[in-house]
Amino acid sequence: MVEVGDAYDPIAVEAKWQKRWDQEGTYNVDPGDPRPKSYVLCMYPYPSGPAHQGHVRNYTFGDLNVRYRTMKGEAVLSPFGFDSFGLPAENAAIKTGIHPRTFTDARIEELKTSVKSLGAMYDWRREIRSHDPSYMRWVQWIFLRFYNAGLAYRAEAPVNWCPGCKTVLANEQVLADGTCERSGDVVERRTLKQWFLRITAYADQLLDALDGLDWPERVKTMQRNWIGRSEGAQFELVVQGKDDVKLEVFTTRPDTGFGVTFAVLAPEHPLVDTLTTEDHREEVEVLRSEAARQSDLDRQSGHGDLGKAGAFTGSYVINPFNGEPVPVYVADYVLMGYGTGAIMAVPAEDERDWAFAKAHGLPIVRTTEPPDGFGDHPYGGNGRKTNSGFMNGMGVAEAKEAALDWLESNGLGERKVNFRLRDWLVSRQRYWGCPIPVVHCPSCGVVGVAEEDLPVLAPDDVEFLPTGESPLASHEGFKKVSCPSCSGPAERETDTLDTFVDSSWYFLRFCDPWNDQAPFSIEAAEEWMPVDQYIGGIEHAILHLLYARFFTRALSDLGIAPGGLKEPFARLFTQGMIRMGGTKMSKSKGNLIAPSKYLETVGADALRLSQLSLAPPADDVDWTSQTEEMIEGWAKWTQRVWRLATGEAGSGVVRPEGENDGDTELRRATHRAINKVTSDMDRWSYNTATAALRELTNAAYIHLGKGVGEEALSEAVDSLLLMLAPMAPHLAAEAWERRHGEHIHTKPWPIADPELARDQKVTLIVQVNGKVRDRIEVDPAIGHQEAEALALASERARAHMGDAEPAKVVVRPPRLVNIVVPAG
RNA sequence: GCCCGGGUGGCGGAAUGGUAGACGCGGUGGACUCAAAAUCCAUUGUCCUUGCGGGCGUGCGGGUUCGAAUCCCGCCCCGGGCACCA
Repeated sequence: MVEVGDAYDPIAVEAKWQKRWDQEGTYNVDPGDPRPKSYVLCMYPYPSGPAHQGHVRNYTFGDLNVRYRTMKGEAVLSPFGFDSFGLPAENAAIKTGIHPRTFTDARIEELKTSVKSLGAMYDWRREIRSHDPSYMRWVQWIFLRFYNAGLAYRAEAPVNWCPGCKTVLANEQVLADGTCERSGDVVERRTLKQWFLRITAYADQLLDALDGLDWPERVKTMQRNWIGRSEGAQFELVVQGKDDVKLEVFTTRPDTGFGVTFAVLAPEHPLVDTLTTEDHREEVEVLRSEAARQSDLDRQSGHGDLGKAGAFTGSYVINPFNGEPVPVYVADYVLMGYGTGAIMAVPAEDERDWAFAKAHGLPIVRTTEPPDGFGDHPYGGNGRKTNSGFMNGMGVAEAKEAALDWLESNGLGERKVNFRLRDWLVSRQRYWGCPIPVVHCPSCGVVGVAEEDLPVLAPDDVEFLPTGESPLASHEGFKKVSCPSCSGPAERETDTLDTFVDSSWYFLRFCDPWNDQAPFSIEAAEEWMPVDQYIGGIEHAILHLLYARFFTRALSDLGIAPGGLKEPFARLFTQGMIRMGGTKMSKSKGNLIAPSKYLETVGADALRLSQLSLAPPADDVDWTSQTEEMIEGWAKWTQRVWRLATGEAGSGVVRPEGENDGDTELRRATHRAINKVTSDMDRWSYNTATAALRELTNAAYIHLGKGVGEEALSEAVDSLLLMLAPMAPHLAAEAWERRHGEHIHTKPWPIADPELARDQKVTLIVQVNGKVRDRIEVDPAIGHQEAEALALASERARAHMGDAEPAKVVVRPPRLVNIVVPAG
């Protein structure tokens, strides 16, 4: 009978196995492993202290994949590291005076401890910390290679300055409403000399290669929109009376050329001064200073207003299509940063131009015939060309081609592809980041630090003050240096790199983290890359995932990574967020439910099972009081499994000679569960996989109550434990050890016997006019005629047929017969 | 405005053309117990009916089909992304 006191003790058992896995290096992998290789990776975290529920969810999915693949016979690379540069550590330093390194190392230890107590297994020998000099050295080395290859450059540019973070931001870090994604402050525009990485050189490749990636469609769409490719024509407009001045414009609608009734310059356009005549100078100046004063946010808030701000320059350009002069305006709805910063305006076929034309009383000429009764609106759709000279009568697509050919053959312009994507601004005026390894020499200009002098490390003796300048800029010892080229006095660059640079190649370093000759060897990268399964949050859909793709391509092209390696992540899974009360659960929202609360009571396995069962992995989860009750439920279930596994579940075991019907039923339940769980694991349907394990447990208990043979019961329990091993690894390991004295995690994943999984009988549904009227137990091999005869003989079905003869009988053996009788 | 998701019991969710609501949380009833906890069993969409049984039911309105949560058309609502990108 049940021994009181032998209840499953998750706390003791989990500690025991975590220690053992660690010591035995169960999940360490080395070069030359003969097993098929795979690489499973969770996005390395910023260390902000103990793990939160989002981490738990992430690492539960990751660990499940690692352990499942291991049981399937693969050598799985499963590394862990820390994205350990970043603003919070430096802000803490400004507030408390604690050095960012001290602060960060403490946070890393906290996170590492809680990750370990989750029972997630990693090859800790490969751990990476971005702020470790051995990692920084290669970040800087790669930066210099990029610089030498022209992929990193310095330029003066209007940049996004966040007054809260006291640094510039990449375009990707500015939200649609013009605020900083990190601090929420309204971003200002400043003009500074900054470092950029030439991601636009890869715009085409980054876009095209998306098609071949096994990624969520949603993420691919977001990247496509972000890259924003558009095809069209670029051509020159001659300024009337000033033959030497030409205005370049870009359009995706060259077919509308005859409908151009004005042209517009961005306020920052270099030709504004030249084109503005004296009598219009004042209004143009007013508009320009307004635009300059406004933040992006203000400028965008005018979007949609009918009154579009704009001023006439007094100049005219010639429309090359029809030779007519059209007025040139300056308006803030045209952006300097896209295309040429100037447009040909076609009000009839463009909403924005329409609004501007209406506001300023400019003519509107349709070049595409809208559908009948379309009304007084701009029409951007397809239709017959009209008022368009050589294009008249054509459709839009045909006319576009004709217009492009015409522009090119007359030497007026050319086909051109434009991207919305801009180069990646990587300079940050901060201390706690990787220093940009260059020196500014008054005679040699920008000179890269010599390879043997890497890494450039920031000094520790700096003052952390909220000045808006990197503490490095005021550290004379760091700043003053002799030029690596001419040995003359020079100044070190004091900006540091965006932390997204660190995270753009860490997955490559994981393949070969001990290498001190190169960031990683080609062989190691060839052995493990690409990552077979990458797992992380949707919030990185654009930033990190796009930068990492760019880095992989660039490193491959520079011969640093394998030539054939173009994409870092073959398969991506983006998990849902954990929300509470409608908002994302996070430290800044102050609504954290610390996982430690559960790890210290019900244990990691119950918490992991809850995360798996709560919702489909890709869905957002609302944390409610019910969630807590579900965790309790899983804790009870682990006890239920434990009793089953240790033979304490009941006294109903009988040992009859041979196999009886109950045994057959339980065996069928077992093999069906194996099929179900295996396919659910493969399609990331973990919530239904846990349900199938519950069902199998219930079946075992029911048969135990009725009396069941030892063999059938053992098969059920052993299969259950094997399938549980990737989900609740500690419970599975302990129970398996008790039963077999072996290590469960080196056992193979169970395979179902199709014969045993097969149904002995199935329920034949008898419908009359599509409504279920009877259920009959039949042999799965039942034939068409037999099924039909059985259904037509059904009393219950006949009762609903009246006197009518069946008009039709749909027979789908062995599951369904539908008898159709005429209405009435 | 445009582009993606999604809408199913009290709740989380299951079912991708064939028994709607698997599995769980919560509820109700029972067994065990001096009692409680734990455990085990049963029950739980809704309405009508003592019961047998029947009607209704997957956001709303149509359609296709022998048969629709599932496919098609039109709406409504919720979530996310993009948004003056020429």
